[in-house]
Amino acid sequence: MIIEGQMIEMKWSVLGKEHYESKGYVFTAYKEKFDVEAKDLMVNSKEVIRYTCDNCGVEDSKQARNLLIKEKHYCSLKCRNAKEPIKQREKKIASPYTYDPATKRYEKECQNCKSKYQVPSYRKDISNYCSESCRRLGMNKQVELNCKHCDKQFIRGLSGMKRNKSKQFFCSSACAASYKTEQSMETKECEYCNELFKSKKKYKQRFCSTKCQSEWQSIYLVGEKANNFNKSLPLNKRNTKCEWCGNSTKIKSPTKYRQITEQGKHIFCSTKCTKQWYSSVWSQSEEWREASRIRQTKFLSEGIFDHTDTAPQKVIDSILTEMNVSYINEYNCKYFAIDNYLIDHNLMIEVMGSYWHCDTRHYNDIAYKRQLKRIMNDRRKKAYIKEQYNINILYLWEEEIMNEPKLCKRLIQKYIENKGLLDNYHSFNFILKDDKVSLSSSITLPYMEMELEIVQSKVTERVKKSTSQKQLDKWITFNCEYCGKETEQLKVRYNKSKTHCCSRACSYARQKQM
DNA sequence: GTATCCAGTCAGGCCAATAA
DNA sequence: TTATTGGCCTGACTGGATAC
Repeated sequence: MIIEGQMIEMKWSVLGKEHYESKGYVFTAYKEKFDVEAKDLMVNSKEVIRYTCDNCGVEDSKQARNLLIKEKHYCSLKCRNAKEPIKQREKKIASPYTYDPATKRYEKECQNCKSKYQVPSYRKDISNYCSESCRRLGMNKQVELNCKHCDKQFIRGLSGMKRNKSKQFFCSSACAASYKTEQSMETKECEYCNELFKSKKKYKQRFCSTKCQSEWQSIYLVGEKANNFNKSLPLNKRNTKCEWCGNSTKIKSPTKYRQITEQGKHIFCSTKCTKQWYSSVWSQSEEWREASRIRQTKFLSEGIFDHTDTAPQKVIDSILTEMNVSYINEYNCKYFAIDNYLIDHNLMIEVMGSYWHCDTRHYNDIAYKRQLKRIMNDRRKKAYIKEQYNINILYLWEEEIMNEPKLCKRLIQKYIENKGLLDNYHSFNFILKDDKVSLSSSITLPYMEMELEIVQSKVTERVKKSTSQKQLDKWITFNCEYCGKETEQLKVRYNKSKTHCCSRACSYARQKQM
């Protein structure tokens, strides 16, 4: 008897899904584990389950496939026979034989060596071999057969041959599988191109290829006949007109219909009409311009645009051209590039975009990684140029360039006239009065000229986190034992020291206190 | 008791189908 | 490509039944 309550852990698979669902198990997902009661396993399962002998009661285990097909289970043949005496077995039908009156014996043909031999009457029905050696040979691998699939001759053990229910023999498992596959296939005629093709008998395949199927479908399964035609939107509601050319067109789905009627979306008969309407009507509207501005800002912040040929840069280029000053764009200084190098005067101008260089007037903190990167680069560039070329760069900011190009022009003039010497080098610190530039009363300091500590304090936590290379798991946070300030320290160093303070001063003070 | 036969048992191994 | 499961074939082996 199979021991009740045994739960076997199985995984959902295609092969067993139907079986287990029929037993009441709820399918979750393929490969997901679930518990199956031993008695519910598939009859061919190789899972090992426990049982008790129906004769002696001894507990043992066997593969499910050897237990599930029987009602009674025994630990040995002895136990089985004790409980169920073996019935008289059917006599095996022997091969044809003839009676020899001279010897009063029957003549038979040995199933192994094919030689003739004689047996007494009581053995005429059951004897198959002329000798024990022939019986052994005949019983074991001595039967020549032809493979059902490849027709190759092969040897098969007789016991195995006799137990073969299908009576189809194969030289190998591969041949058996190939034969099975071939038998499951049939030749069909494609309903579209009439070509013959092979398909499994159980499949309802009607076409030789997906190409034929789609072509057939494009002819016979369109409109209301289409497989995915949604009847909730009748044909009369689908018929409409193109908003650009006025030609009749059809709405393909209820979703599209809702977009047009409820969300005010536009409908066109072709891509050509869509493009014409877009360029002539939509792109000229104020609504589009507003959306476009938002989009451009977004692209700039995401770094999608190349910003070397920007509008402010073009303005400065045109001013320099107008002033008849020869210059080089993107002048190469080995490690850095300068926006405008004034050839005849050996001076340099940088065009500063509000976003990229983080104009302090617009950005109270440094909220983007690329802004911080640019600020640090500006600092290095300024120092490098001063050291290597002894030039003070003139920084013209986007706001002045776009709103006060005249101020920029006068500032450039002053920069050239003074041979690169100014009281300040940032355009936002100058005002234009009576067509003359003068230093503003209030001086603004750009991030690139602030103390590093101040710059760091302006960086948002998000940017700090993304730029930090610190391996957080190697650090520990603690409160200073003297002043109580929250401090971070490498775990290695923390574990080495007896006292934990935020600074040397605190550490010294604490030691003194003790 | 011996010789012979054979049904039944058990487990190894290959393959197909399928999901991930 | 790999892992898993079920389906199927197979050989080796066991031990009861039977005739002599």
